[in-house]
Amino acid sequence: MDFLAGLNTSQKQAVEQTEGPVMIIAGAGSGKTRVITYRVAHLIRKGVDPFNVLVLTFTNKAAKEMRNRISSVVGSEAKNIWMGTFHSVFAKILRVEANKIGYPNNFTIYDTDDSKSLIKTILKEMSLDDKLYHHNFVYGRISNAKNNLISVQEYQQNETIQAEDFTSGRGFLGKIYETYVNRCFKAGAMDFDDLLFKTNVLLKEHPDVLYKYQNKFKYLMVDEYQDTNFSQYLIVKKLAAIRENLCVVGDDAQSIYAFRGANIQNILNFQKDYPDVKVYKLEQNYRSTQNIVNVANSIIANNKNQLEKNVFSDNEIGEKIKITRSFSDNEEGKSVAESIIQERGNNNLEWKSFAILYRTNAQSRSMEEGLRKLNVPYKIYGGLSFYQRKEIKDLIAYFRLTFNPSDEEAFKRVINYPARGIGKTTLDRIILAADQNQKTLFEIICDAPKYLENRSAMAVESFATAIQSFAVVAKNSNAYDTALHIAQQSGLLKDLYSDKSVEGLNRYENIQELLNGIKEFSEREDIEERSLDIFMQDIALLTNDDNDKDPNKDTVSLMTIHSSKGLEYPQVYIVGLEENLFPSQMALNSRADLEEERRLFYVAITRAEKRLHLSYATSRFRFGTLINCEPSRFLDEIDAKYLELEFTQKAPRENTSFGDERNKWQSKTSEKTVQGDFFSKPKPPTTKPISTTSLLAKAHVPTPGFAPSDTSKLQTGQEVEHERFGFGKVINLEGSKGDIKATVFFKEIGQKQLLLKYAKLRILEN
DNA sequence: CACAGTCGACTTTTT
DNA sequence: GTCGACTGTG
Repeated sequence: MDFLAGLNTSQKQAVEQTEGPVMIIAGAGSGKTRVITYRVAHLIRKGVDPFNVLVLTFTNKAAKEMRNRISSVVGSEAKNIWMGTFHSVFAKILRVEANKIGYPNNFTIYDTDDSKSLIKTILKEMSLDDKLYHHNFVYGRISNAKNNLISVQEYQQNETIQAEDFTSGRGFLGKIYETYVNRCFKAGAMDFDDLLFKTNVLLKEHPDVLYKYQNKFKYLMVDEYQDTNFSQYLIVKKLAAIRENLCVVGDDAQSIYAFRGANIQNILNFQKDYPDVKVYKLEQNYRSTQNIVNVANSIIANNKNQLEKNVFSDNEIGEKIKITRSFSDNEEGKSVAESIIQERGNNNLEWKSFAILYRTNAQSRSMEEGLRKLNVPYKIYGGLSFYQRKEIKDLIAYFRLTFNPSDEEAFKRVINYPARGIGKTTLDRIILAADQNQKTLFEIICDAPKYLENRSAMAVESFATAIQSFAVVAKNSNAYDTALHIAQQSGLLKDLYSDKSVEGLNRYENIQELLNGIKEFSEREDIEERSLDIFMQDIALLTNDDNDKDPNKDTVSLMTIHSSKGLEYPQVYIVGLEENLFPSQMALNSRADLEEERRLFYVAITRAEKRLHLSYATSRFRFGTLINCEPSRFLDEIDAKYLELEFTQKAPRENTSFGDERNKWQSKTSEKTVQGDFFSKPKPPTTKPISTTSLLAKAHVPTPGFAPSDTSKLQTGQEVEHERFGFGKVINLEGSKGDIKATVFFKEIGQKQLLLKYAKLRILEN
């Protein structure tokens, strides 16, 4: 097994340098995963025990992929390597050591929803203005503090922070932070940031524990090091302190997580921390064509803050990058779907050779629609995870409460679901009593008559008894039996079963799926403990792809650019390249934010192996209304010589440079109102230009008593009225039942395509 | 206390 | 357009 043979010089050096601090600057597509895989394999072949190796990644997907790759080289020993996301690895350690920092071993992990819900509760209790103290803002502030290891005390004593909060009129943030932390502690809960923060506390306050893990993890590797925050940085630094066998791999050009506290300085400063570090640069891109690499380089050159490197490709020059313009988000979906079908036929590719990448999850919708209409099989990655669905969270909340009755968020979630006559007033009283008596919510309801009036006390006590009985069942049964018992006895299963709507059925099926998953778990033979609380442990850390049934299915992949990191596809479509979308409008305020968006674009481009397609629309639905869009500034940053332009409507094309095209065809204004403006799109020269009157046309005033008709039997030629677009005539209908697209010519604004299932149309009687 | 109806926000990105 | 949170009524 001579895996070293296939490596280039710097790859090989990076693999063989197993001792001491190592930094690998790995350009996109430069064989980074290969290097990490071989480096681990090399360590093991040299006789290092896999139990002494720790490999940290950022996403579950990356961890899974890495483990598979390593298994294929070193075999079953790969199981014994400590490998996972920062959060999952340290959650595992905290489960063992929790008592040392005052937490129960079976602590709950609060997900973002839980944290925000707790913040909302606290804000309400403190009667603070929920506009000024918006829960998202407060959450961000607390998260940021924790990621920078600023404790409550430090937060409250730090003059700069305090000044900042007072100037912005948010002087209570320190108090909120304090209350939030206390409440989490009381609930036996850690949020995502705590998993890292508390690990730091543990390692700091318990030198014996630190020493133990320093000796356990004799070799450490960190993937995507450019995405570490201070909290993660310090954990790694401490664990590696004795031997300094620390290898970090990263690419500053691909740092895209600053928004959640990642500090790009961690990679830029690595050489200062470890003066005798060996640095290896992997600059040859093996993934993409020269055109793709060149475009990526020309984009990233616009960023100021970066490490010097020269990524190049020796592959074929490849085809030019194609830019497509569409007139709406739906048309963009259609044109991408058509293009995929064509490219697949021309190049004899499988569906899974294609990926569609977008900036925001919301964009998946128009893509899906386009693909579905043309029967292109696809799979969406990310988005709402299975475990984040309401019904799943409800049932899991029962499980959580069973094993950890102190869990405040789980308590609030299910105390009156299914409805058992315990309303807001009662809940408020319970929370108040808990606060005044230094008790948990659950302790209050166990002793209900003392704090509540008779009727509520009874309801509440029988709830408490039920939960306690669940705990007894859990002790004596396997995971599946316990779960089923709880689902039935809580009334949740019955409640869902009685809902016969489509969504209700769906929810019921989801619960069944969860129960099936638990059943599989309780029948596994490769683990010792198969009780429900073990199953529950890391559930908050799981994401969608952990639920992936059939990963090798031949489908087109749809995902955000963030989740595409580390993946590669022969053909990649990057869609929605418009100002305010990509770059996001949230990122236009500072150079640092804009540079992060640009790195994000860089990541997206470098996912492509053979062919890259870029696309934008001149209008799209956002916030329920149609808005006009300008092409992204990033498109202007690409040298026109790498580009090939394609616009969906036939138009004169005397100019080839993109900039010219843009000026010519794109209205520079981006008005919020769309009336009449939707069709300020380029028209073939034969059509007369839109008149000024139509551009200035007032919004249509609907006929008094406007009510949408049943459009299921709509025919071509019928006259209709739309609430905003006015009167028009149906000139075409296409698509299958339940998903029909109508082309309507509106008197005032011209031709427009509408999906009947969404559009509200009144059919005019003749 | 439950329910229906109204109003506002929502779209960054992930653990 | 859609979802959740909030409000007022039964």
